[in-house]
Amino acid sequence: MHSLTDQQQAIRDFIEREVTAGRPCPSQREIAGHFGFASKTAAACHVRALVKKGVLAVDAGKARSLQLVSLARANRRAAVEIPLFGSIPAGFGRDREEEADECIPVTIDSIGFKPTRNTFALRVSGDSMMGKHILDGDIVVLEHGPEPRPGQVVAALIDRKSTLKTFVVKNGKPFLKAENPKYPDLIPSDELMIQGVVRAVLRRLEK
Amino acid sequence: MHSLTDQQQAIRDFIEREVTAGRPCPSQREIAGHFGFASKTAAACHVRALVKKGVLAVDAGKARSLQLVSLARANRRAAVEIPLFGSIPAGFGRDREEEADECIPVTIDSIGFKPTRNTFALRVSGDSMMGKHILDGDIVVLEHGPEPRPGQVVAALIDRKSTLKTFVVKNGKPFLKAENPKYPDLIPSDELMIQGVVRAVLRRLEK
DNA sequence: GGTAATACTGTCCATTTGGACAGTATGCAC
DNA sequence: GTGCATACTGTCCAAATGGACAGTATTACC
Repeated sequence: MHSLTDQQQAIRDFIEREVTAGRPCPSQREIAGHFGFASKTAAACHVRALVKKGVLAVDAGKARSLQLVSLARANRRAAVEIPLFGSIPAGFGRDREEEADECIPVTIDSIGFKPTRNTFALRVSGDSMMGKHILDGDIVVLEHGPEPRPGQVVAALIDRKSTLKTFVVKNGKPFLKAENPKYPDLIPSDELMIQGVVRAVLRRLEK
Repeated sequence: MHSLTDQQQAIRDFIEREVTAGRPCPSQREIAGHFGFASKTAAACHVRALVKKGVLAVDAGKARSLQLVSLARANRRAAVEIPLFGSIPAGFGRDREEEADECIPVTIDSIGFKPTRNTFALRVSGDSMMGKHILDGDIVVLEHGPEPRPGQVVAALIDRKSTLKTFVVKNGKPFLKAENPKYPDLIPSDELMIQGVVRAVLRRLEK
């Protein structure tokens, strides 16, 4: 693979900036204008070189049809928005997303699985799960629906507030083990509504 | 906000499919062609309605300049690929990305800051940082360059292997505090190459 | 010295494209 | 009935656009 010249790299970067910013793909004349070329042929020539080197694709004859090859790959790993709740609401209707405080975009690769409609995120407050190395301020990504397996961390609804608990089985019976001293240590799991199973943890550290 | 008609929704979806697939934004005539309209004015009319309803933006006069408003928001949160190393190499040259084991796409929101060229990820092995609630298998996102502040977790190069340590200041002198019993507790920080400061933690839990 | 790639200027042209306008038909609210 | 949004067909046009071609200069490589 040939490497790009500085000028070619600059033009590639310009196209990437425009496209990733959500603006329409620049035309040859717009590229020339941005770089101060008097002739648009200069831009066309560079575009041709970028196509030849495989970093750019063009639909011949189509206006604004430049497609960055590396970006096309990134698109396949597109971010999916999942709703982030401060606390989980009781119902799980279709209006779920609108009830969310906000949405966080995650990529499939970063959480290790493809989010579904039953995927949501929860902002952790308090040190209730420090024993499981989940800290105050962390964001946990959960999946609603699947039966938890022993040892997994789940979100349960207590007093209209969701709390993280560890799912355990004792004497063949399922319990929720509270890691928070404010709640009893073991709660029969069928007395509580389990909202979801924790599938990923996201921690942002201070700058 | 007016809701979209079925036809308008279909046209919006078509534009979204094309754009997210990495293909150039469809022209009015291409939209008409896809839906079997004999006249491209039909497409233009729908586009105008979508703009009026606020779901679509157009740069007047520019070819293929349709921009989905919801997508523009997602684009600002676009995924950025950051290199993920099993172990950090000694140098930080331009070939950094090629030396990486793989890349993980992350979104700005999910790690809380915009990744730069000095951002990289590291797969944690061992329980050396369990005291800091960073576990075996976690992925830490680091930034190379900035001076660490006391209490922050840094990656340091020891025996050509990078290890996570806590940056502390004792008696006015900077030290790296090892949370791993295999290494001495305090190491003068200037004896080691600090590769980066941990800025985010990513944990994928088993299914 | 010759060849090729890069890096432009400048011009001409066919095609693509968006915009405007005229017209038809349907359904819905008032 | 009137007005309005929707949902089209069909036509004309000016501007935007990509493509091809002619030409110049520089640099690197053989």
